[in-house]
Amino acid sequence: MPKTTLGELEFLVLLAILRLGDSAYGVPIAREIDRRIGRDLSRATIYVTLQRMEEYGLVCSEMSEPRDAGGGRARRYYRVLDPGLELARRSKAAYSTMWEGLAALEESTS
Amino acid sequence: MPKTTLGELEFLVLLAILRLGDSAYGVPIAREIDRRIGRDLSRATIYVTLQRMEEYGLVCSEMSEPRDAGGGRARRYYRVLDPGLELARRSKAAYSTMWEGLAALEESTS
DNA sequence: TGTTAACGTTTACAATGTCAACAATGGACG
DNA sequence: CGTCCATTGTTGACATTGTAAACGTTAACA
Repeated sequence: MPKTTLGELEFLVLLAILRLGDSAYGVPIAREIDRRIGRDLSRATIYVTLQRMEEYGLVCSEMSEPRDAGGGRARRYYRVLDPGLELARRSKAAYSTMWEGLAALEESTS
Repeated sequence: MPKTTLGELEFLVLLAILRLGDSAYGVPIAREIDRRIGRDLSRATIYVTLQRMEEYGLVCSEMSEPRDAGGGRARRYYRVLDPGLELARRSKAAYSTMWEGLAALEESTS
């Protein structure tokens, strides 16, 4: 049975990959999520989520050539596949539809 | 440690309660989610989620007087509390921020 | 050669999502 | 009355997703 919904974190990670385009690998994905919405997740969290999404066919990955300026391990770059994109669209539509017109969410008290 | 994020379903249920206002109990909550976004969840799913959210202090509930037109068991009505509202606002802001400006999500291929 | 920096992977567990099956309550109706 | 039906809530159990500590890999550079 194929996936029909995205978990909360899955959605965020997918969006981060889309934002990053060509430079989407673990570290920048985590950084993007932290920068944008202040959610500081461990690398492991990101990687495990990426691995699962790859199993589901939502994204695919490719190792970079081991040689990167400054040394360090090879990077695993991710791209969003069509099923992933479709699910992301549906999630966005679902949330938008559910909060559409809800005045209670407009302002913040904090 | 208080909750800082909402799960995907928790968020949807919270939004449904806000939409329903005074008439927010299990059955209409499930119906609202199904009507709006085509997600058909069992009553049990909704109730368990509501119970957990009540434990976290995100919502509160009150049983209706047992007498309702047409018989049946008493209803448990829900309201969203301040912490729940605050979290809902944050979730909305987080998703919006993450998908803001992403052209890939504008149109659907299906 | 061993330290350090930048990555990825494994393992394990906590939190959330999900439903089948069951229980409660009262109306209809013979 | 007792049985069936409609409406709602609850329990118990399990699948999926969220999360990080600890560990492995690679290469520059002291």
